[in-house]
Amino acid sequence: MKKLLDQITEEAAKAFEACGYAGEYGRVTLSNRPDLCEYQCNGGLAAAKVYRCAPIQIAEKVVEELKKSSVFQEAVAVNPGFINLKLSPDFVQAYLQKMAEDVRLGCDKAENPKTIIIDYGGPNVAKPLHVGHLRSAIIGESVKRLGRFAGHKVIGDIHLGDWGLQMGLIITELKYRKPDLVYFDAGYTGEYPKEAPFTISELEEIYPAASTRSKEDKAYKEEAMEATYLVQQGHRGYQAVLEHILQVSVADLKKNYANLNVEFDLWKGESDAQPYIPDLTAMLKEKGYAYESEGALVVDVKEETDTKEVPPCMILKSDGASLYTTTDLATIVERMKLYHPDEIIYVVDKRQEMHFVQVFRCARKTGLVEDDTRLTFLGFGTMNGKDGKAFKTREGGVMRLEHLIADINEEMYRKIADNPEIGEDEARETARMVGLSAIKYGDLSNQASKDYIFDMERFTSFEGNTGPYILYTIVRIKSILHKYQAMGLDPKAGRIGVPGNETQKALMLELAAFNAAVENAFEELAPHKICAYIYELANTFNKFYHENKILGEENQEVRDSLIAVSLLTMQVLETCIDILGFEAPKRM
RNA sequence: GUGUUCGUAGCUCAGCUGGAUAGAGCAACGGCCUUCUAAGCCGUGGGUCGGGGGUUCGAAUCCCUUCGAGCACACCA
Repeated sequence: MKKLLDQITEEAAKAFEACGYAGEYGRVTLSNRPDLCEYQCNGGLAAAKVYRCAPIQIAEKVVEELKKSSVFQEAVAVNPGFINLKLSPDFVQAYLQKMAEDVRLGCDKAENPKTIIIDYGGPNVAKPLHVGHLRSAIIGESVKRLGRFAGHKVIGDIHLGDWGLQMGLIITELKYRKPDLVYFDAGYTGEYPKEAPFTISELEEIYPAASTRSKEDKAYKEEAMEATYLVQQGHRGYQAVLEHILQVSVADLKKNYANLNVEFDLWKGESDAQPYIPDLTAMLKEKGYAYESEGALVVDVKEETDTKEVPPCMILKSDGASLYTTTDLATIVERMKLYHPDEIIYVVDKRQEMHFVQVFRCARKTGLVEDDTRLTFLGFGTMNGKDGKAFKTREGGVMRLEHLIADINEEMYRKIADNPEIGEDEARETARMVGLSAIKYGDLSNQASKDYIFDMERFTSFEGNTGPYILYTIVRIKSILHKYQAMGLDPKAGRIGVPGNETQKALMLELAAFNAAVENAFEELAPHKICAYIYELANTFNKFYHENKILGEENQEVRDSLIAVSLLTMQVLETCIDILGFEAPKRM
């Protein structure tokens, strides 16, 4: 369905052309003076220079043409050359009715669906999830859903951190603690047990212990490096331990991500890319891309337009071991081979930008990706505490994600339990939903690339531009629709009528902007634009709600129209929060 | 040091492909519940858009410069 602004712009372009001006000047935008008009066109000002003519004269000529169109109720030329527009109620009604009848609420599906891989989450299998993992999960999930809603084939890949020294550390520590395990028996040739020799709690404790010890104990660290090397070489027993770590950790991660409404299609990790490394390095050497520098194998990725020095991309360390960059390149090789993506989006901490610049350039230069495959870095800022520094617990430690979620849920529960109509179980479930909306909306309403302040008090206070406010608005609508149904009527039966007053028209115009908002948010990979849109929509609805008695409306046709508009508002809001990755309860 | 991002109300943030009087929320103050959920609505106060210069009919937005903050700069991930 054509976007409202495009449709109006088309009308304006026709008018400009009819007056002998280029149609491109007909671009119409939302009014920034709502007291004067609904939409505005500034083309007269821009055209004045080219046609050597006073802007107001152009505007006046064009307005004469616009007045002939049935789209507008009002078109006025204003000094110095603005064109102020108001839409005709009939046009608005027709647009909204068409939108309401469309299962996709006016949003077209992508004509040429692309295959897009989103790399997000990126948890470390050795460590519990902490707040640092929150942003990648929340933003990545939303971008994934946005892409899917736009009609693309989007594959979410968690890209586990399951490789490198951390694995060696765990193996070493385990060997110290339980030396009798068969995994450490070099002579053992039988099958290894299916059950892991540790629980998730033990695992969570083993890694920090090993990490601390390795910093103090040199011999210990060397042992861990040796173990790392051996796993990479395919040591049977160590490989089996690695499997166990993955198995225990992934089960726990799945539970935690499920609590966040975050779902991955692929649970691949850095280890999955390892088999591609030998061929990759061989190719880079053979084709002459890679050369030796200070003992390491590197590929130059400098470009003439660089404003600063971009260091070469390191493929192998001087000791011959692979590293972060190698794994990421090999992952690209694997993804190209298995999925042929048109685009890969990395939702990663923005501090890693330089690394990805190197990886992307190297991949492109050496032909690992096709020319039309896009590699996108979606870097996000840090989640800070109220003091503006990295978010910490009161004691100064790293806050575990589970605890953060539990704290918020508890706070929500206290508020919801105030409502005597809601029982214990429903209150718990509602608290979970509202709490999740608070966390996610709090994050997503900020621009991803910027740092933001996670203020527990503000997020749980439920006022203003928050997730709970959005949910509250949805719940309000649900309540009305529920009562309407209780009257034996079907909310889906009514037709949307012509707006009867300003608040009705304002709500309808806001609804009509839905498809443009979603499209724009996807183009810019910017979930915060969805937040901004639904916040406006919720505000507009609440004004409408206050000014119009919906169920009490005596004229049946008008009442059914108000119900139809409310229903549409609810559908749009629910579609949007689904894209953001949370949902609304029945009541709250 | 080099590069990069950012600096908008007391606080947290929008707005930035140049357009009319720079917007929200929180906090402060004042109204609105016998009537569809007051987690709401209406209103008041609060700004040298870090400073300076430039381009333009017109700049928070583009360019230059300066101050301040964060971040990154090949053998970690």
